[in-house]
Amino acid sequence: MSAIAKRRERERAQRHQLIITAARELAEAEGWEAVTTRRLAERVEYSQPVLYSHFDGKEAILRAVAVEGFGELAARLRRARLATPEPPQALHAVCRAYLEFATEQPALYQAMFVLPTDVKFAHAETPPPLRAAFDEFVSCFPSDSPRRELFAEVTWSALHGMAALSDSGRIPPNGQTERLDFLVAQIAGTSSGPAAL
Amino acid sequence: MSAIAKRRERERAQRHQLIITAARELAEAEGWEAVTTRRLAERVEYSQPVLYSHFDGKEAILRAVAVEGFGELAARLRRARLATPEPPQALHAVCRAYLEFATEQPALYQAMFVLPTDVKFAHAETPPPLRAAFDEFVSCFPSDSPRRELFAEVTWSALHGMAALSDSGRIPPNGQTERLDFLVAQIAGTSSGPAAL
DNA sequence: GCAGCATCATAGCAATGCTAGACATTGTGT
DNA sequence: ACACAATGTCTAGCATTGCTATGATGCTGC
Repeated sequence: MSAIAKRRERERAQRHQLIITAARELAEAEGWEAVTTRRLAERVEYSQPVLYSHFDGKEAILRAVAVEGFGELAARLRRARLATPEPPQALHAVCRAYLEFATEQPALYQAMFVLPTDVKFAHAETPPPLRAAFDEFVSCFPSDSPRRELFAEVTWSALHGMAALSDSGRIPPNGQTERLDFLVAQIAGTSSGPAAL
Repeated sequence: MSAIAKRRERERAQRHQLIITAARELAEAEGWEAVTTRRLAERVEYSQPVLYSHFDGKEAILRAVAVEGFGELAARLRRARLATPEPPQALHAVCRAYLEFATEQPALYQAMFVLPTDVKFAHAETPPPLRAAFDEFVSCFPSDSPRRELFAEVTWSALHGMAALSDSGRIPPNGQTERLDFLVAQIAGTSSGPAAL
């Protein structure tokens, strides 16, 4: 490949990322309903068709934003878990990190977990960052338990419920920490469950 | 008011309900993105402007569908709770009823809890059926506990997470009953929580 | 039976996602 | 160095969306 072709590819990749970032920022600033192809094109200082040379449509842009978010979420959960090696506190830290992520970047969180998507979860073509994020929850439970995945699913579901209902104004956003504390206490602390965590 | 005026009001109320039902059925059959004002108008065999003489816009129709759903959900949860008087089983029954409601009528559930809405939750102008549904969860916990509302919030959040993630294909729909069993076991069965439920 | 009014539909607006074609600008071969 | 090809970009437009102003229709009340 010639040098100029490489340069063009670089520029193209840059623009690709620029579009994703612009969509994300615009959504975070004014909500996803404000992210139209025209406004997005104006923001990246190109015309609309350029968007379609990079993505298969608005849906695909959304997917790209979501996948980027999966990577960041996985990294964040991992950091939280490794920073607190004691298992019970680790679970608590990971859950808190999850909720912080959701509240600090609500639009990104919506793209990942609320808006309709074609991204495959728990599937062969699942984006690795997504699987990695989920595995952080799994890692909070004893490795000898055959029901680790179940525990992780329920924990994740509960957190998602809290995040989603809070963000959409369906439960008061204030009580989040109390709810979090209660949740992990219940998940971590009973003999019928992941005992002696 | 004259008799004919009464008749017209009756017809008007009928049409009002007809629109709500049509929107709900159409959404249940093809998803909310297929519910356009034109298709809805065609389905009720009126022209579009008629919709706007009944509702302030598409959003308002959605709200009406959601409120109708709140009533049905509250009734369903109530039946489930009263059918099983023992407290621990009652919680389990109510939670199962909630998940069944969500899976049997996914579009209705979305209108109530996923789609953006202006409906006020935990507020003065909260629709009574919604408050009633939430109270069914509260009633599953001992009346002397000052943290009943917290327990109910977390339980509801967890259930919503399971329902939402399952419906959008983000967790496999199969394990729902196992997740449900685990969840209520954890919520109901620890000394740090609603002990001896 | 006729004036007046409420009711409804036709037609149209701005904005949306998306695409076809013209237009440059850039790179290539002689 | 110059004409030609190819790549990339924009202008203009289509169909569809939510919503509304205007005009036709039919019923009500005198």
